[in-house]
Amino acid sequence: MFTNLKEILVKNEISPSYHRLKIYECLMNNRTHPTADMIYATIIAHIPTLSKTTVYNTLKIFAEKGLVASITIEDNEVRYDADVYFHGHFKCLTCGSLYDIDLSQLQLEKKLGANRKINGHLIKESQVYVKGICKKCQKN
Amino acid sequence: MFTNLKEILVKNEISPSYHRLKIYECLMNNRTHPTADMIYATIIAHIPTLSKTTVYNTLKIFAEKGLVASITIEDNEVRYDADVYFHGHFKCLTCGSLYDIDLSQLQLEKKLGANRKINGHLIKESQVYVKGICKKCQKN
DNA sequence: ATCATTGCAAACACTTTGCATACGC
DNA sequence: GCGTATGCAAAGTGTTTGCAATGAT
Repeated sequence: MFTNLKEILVKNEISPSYHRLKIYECLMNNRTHPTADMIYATIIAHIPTLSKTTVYNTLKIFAEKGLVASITIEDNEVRYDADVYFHGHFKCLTCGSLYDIDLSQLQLEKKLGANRKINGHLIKESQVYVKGICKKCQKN
Repeated sequence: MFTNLKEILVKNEISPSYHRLKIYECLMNNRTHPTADMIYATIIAHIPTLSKTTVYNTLKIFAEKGLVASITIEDNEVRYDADVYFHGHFKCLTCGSLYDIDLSQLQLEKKLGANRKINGHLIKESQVYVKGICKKCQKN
């Protein structure tokens, strides 16, 4: 499959600098939902002058433009996903890996309790949240 | 409604010190899903010697014992909920308030897209995650 | 007297910011 | 040459840790 990453950036109103392309490419090739730091570690081998600041800033721009989704599961790290279609995530408490999960497999009305399984992964805890503008703030 | 908070702590294997009782009481009376800092700010008026460290440590103990749920939505704050029954949360991007939402109202199979509403709150983005032990780690 | 709880200050880790430099059109 | 992208170092922030002091039984 060939997609012109440069074009995607341009379509999203992001000027396609070399660094930005590399960061986006890294996210597209590496579907492990990496943190800014992981992306930095991957690319630094190819671009030794790369700064962590650039990675942070670039990911922020990508997320603002809707090019990537930022995923908050732990309070001390943000992970990034090039797949912006709505889906769930499973994080392993042992190895820290982050897997995609298909939400149609979840029956959220029932208590999504501990010790059930999904895709073979053992569930310990779950969380659903929505962000937006609350009733009160819409009026103001 | 009268519940003996002290007994609840003891049942959860937490020795019921004065500070711990106050912190738990604060969470029970104040269903706004406060952060450690908010709890600290509330209680410091009654216990001027209270330390933030104690609040952090106590909440950590509560969460470990399953007495309260810790909620991670933003990467820079953990919020606490005395209601450990599984439910969703809505966070207002404008005022920062955190509301409970009934998950049966969410139709997660469909794209939980922007500009829908739930309980009158306008949805901008959503997230579902599960934590546990992944397939690979179960084998090891 | 002993053991658990508390609290201060310092350490931590991820992220953001200010500002100077370098790059590209 | 001008405007944007980059990068360094420092600041910021919520949280954790080390360790001494305090408190309870």
